[in-house]
Amino acid sequence: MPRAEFLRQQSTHLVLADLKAACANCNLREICLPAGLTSEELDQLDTLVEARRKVKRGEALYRAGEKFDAIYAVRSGFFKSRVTYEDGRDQVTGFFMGGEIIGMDGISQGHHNCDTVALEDSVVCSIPYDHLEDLAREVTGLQRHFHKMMSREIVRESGVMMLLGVMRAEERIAAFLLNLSQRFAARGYSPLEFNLRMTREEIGSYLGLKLETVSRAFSKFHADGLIKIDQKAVRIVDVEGLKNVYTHHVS
Amino acid sequence: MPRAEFLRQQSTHLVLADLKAACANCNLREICLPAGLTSEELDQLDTLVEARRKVKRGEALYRAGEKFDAIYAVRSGFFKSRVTYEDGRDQVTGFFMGGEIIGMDGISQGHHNCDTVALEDSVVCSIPYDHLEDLAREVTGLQRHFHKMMSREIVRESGVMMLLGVMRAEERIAAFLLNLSQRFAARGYSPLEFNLRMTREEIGSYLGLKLETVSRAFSKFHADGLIKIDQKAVRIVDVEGLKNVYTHHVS
DNA sequence: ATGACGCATTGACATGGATCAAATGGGAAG
DNA sequence: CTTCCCATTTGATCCATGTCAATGCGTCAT
Repeated sequence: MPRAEFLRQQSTHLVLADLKAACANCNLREICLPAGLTSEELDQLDTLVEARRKVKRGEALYRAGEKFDAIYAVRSGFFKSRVTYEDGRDQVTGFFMGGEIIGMDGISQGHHNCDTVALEDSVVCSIPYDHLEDLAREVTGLQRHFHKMMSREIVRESGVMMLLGVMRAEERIAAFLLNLSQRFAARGYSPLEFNLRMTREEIGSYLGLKLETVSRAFSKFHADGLIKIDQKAVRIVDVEGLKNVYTHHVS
Repeated sequence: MPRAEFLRQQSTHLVLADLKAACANCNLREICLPAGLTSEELDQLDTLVEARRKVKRGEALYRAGEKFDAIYAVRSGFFKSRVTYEDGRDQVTGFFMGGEIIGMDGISQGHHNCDTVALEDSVVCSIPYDHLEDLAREVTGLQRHFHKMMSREIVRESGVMMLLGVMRAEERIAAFLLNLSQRFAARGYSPLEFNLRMTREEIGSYLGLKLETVSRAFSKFHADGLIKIDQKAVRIVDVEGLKNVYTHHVS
């Protein structure tokens, strides 16, 4: 069980008494919106981030159709985004963890076009979009980094298209696990041992698979000695073996 | 056969003697980067668009790994973007026509991470990215619209994820045809009659299907009286019927 | 503790789309 | 015009994953 991770999350919860954000002191500043800013620029950014907002497990940060007026930086916790189709079918389009920016899909039409829901009790920093635009015109570093964040989301999604379009079930799941692993590592958590925050069904929806297929793949990886998995607790045993699942593709 | 469309394309080719772009006179200004700018702002934008560049059919506008320094607006012609994976598998991630912006994926890492190839002889306007950033800081309308273009690309891709993740083969293809139809309509071409610029294999790659499956779906739609299709020439006969293919989904 | 409910696992079977194969047709190059 | 090659169509078969079903496990409320 990832003890260090657990403790770290607790600590971010504890400082919540102060609801005013302070990017300069945030332990996520290296991967979040402030990345690469000078300390003066950081102070200006702090004027921008209006407030933190708690979102309880299962609650929506926003829903499709709601007016867009802010983007959000995940301060702690875990989210999923989900697009629902006219006929009721839906798909998870992304999972988001600390330091990641949510809501940029709303810029194009002025309203959100997906639901974003907390998978555990979470906290986000609200960044009013019109203020962000104003400040980006003054703070070059902020402008540049914001553009990178949007571009990164474009690249992320084209990676998912790759998953969905060309990979087979086990490849998708191996890639998914290694992607989570990397993102945990970038945040100082163990890349080899972590808890899944989402259900098999949500993983399946994200990867275009049924929950049974996800479950079977986990069981197979376990049997093959690539991972250990018990409910939501994952331990990656053989990173290279997991990579080989999708890089040494035979057709 | 779409005669008006053909003539229009010819005319954009003919004015090419003047390689200097002029957004203010461009017939795509309503859907391209200049959309919503005042005429003064438009003049400033013209200082930005450095040159047009011809790309012959089959040539790459840029390739994955190349240094990113400009985004491109499609002036005429048709492009596909393609991501190639380590093991050689690849996927078409998008098709682009007049007025659409290409290359924003490069912002995040400073290099392109897909190939973009012309599917017919094409012309693009080059927009050096550092100049764009500078100008976006001065021209609010440009900043706002550029952000919208990036956001639109994010939304577009999450739509494709939906296609790939939840729709079955025939649904994907119906949605694909209607998407093309809309985009032609927005450019003043006939929404009901157009030529496909890409092969069955490219369509399949984009939709996560094999070319035989694409061909069979076209044949079926033809037999069902939804479309007429002869090689690349498509005529949509029953728009509603085509919509019903994916909205009236039965589990 | 007990029950109930949501999540996960596993098995048996069904099927949509992939794969393999062959024939046809159209467009580009000479 | 002819030739060749590539794109497309269509048929036959296979298989990865979906579907349906039964069971087990963990957690929460009573």
